[in-house]
Amino acid sequence: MRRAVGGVTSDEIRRVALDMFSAQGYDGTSIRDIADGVSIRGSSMYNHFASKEAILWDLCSRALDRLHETWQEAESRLPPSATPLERLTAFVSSDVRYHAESRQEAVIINAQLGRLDAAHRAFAVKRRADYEAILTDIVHQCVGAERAAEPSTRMTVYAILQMAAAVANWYRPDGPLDIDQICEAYSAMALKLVR
Amino acid sequence: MRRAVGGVTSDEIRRVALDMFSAQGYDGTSIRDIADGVSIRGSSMYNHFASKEAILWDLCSRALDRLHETWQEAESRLPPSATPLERLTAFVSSDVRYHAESRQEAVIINAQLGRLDAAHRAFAVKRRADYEAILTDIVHQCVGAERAAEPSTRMTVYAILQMAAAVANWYRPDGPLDIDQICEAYSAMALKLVR
DNA sequence: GTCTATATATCGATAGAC
DNA sequence: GTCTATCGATATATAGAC
Repeated sequence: MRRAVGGVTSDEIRRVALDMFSAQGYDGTSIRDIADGVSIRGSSMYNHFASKEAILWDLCSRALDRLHETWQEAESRLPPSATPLERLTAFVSSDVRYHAESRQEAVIINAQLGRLDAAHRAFAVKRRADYEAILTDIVHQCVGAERAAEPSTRMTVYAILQMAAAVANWYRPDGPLDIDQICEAYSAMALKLVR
Repeated sequence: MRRAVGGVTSDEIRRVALDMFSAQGYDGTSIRDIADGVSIRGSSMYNHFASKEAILWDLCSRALDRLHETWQEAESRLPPSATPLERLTAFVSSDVRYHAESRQEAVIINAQLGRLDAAHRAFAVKRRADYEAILTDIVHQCVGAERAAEPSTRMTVYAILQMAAAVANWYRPDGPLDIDQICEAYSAMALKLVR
């Protein structure tokens, strides 16, 4: 980790906090743990972030931004003529790619949103609901208006999101499966689920 | 909550610890929090459990037992002539039922195993792997020897387990969906995934 | 921006009276 | 089995010197 002359950078702190929050959880990580990781004292952390919760919010906020951006970029590469099934494939590929490439971020937004303060948590939950709504819309287009109203369709949306989110829990960059292969497998599974 | 004459029971403590660990996490719950929940002082907790970790281990151990038992009972109701697809349906129904009916237990074994000490954690991870192996075997029978070796088959097993485990995160007993309906929907999805 | 020192609170756990 | 009292460690956060 490079260090700017004159002191630790906020990005270095983000990097270490990401490692520790994703591995040990927010409650299992202390300000001093993070400070040790960037070789400063705990009190010096407050020159970079106002509180421990502010660090978590910084990470969660950026992670949710990146999750949305990942889909927006994938969507922008789709032709306007893309069918609902093609859109579903693109969405699931994008979602799985995010959860594999940014697995530590993903672990945090999967499991640590509950440690945010009330206002931040409400914001994050809303932002995640917006993301869920994108897939819900796509799935509704895939199954048609009649089946869209069925309870099982909502469960299908949950199932797709959750099986893809869990990729962050088992994927390892040095593992036997590469990301393209995983995206393809999960997209194929999602297609089966909407038929 | 009833109280035996002479003092709090270990079952009352288990009940409160289950509520709190599942809602706030292990690190987010103190011994005193649990003690408050059963109206005794923190120090009196040590007449019931040797340590905070012992409470978590008690809950995890029992939860994993119940998860296995739920499947064993379901399996015992299957006729010997049951086909692989019937076995898959029964397994997913059993798994989803456990995650809905015992959602607090399930939340803990989904998210808090990492807070166990090393020996207990190893035991729990092994026990969960054994459970996963049961489904792996069933899925292999469903797809045949050739496809059983493909990486996508392993991902299918992960996907089924994870979409079902996540039921514990959203199911509410007073919600609009009843458990039988959910079991049926998830079984149907699992069948689609192995085709 | 980092440091030492400290405030204040809480943590898991123990000792010993009743 | 529960209590009061307490230990020793650690938590987040602040004050002020450099």
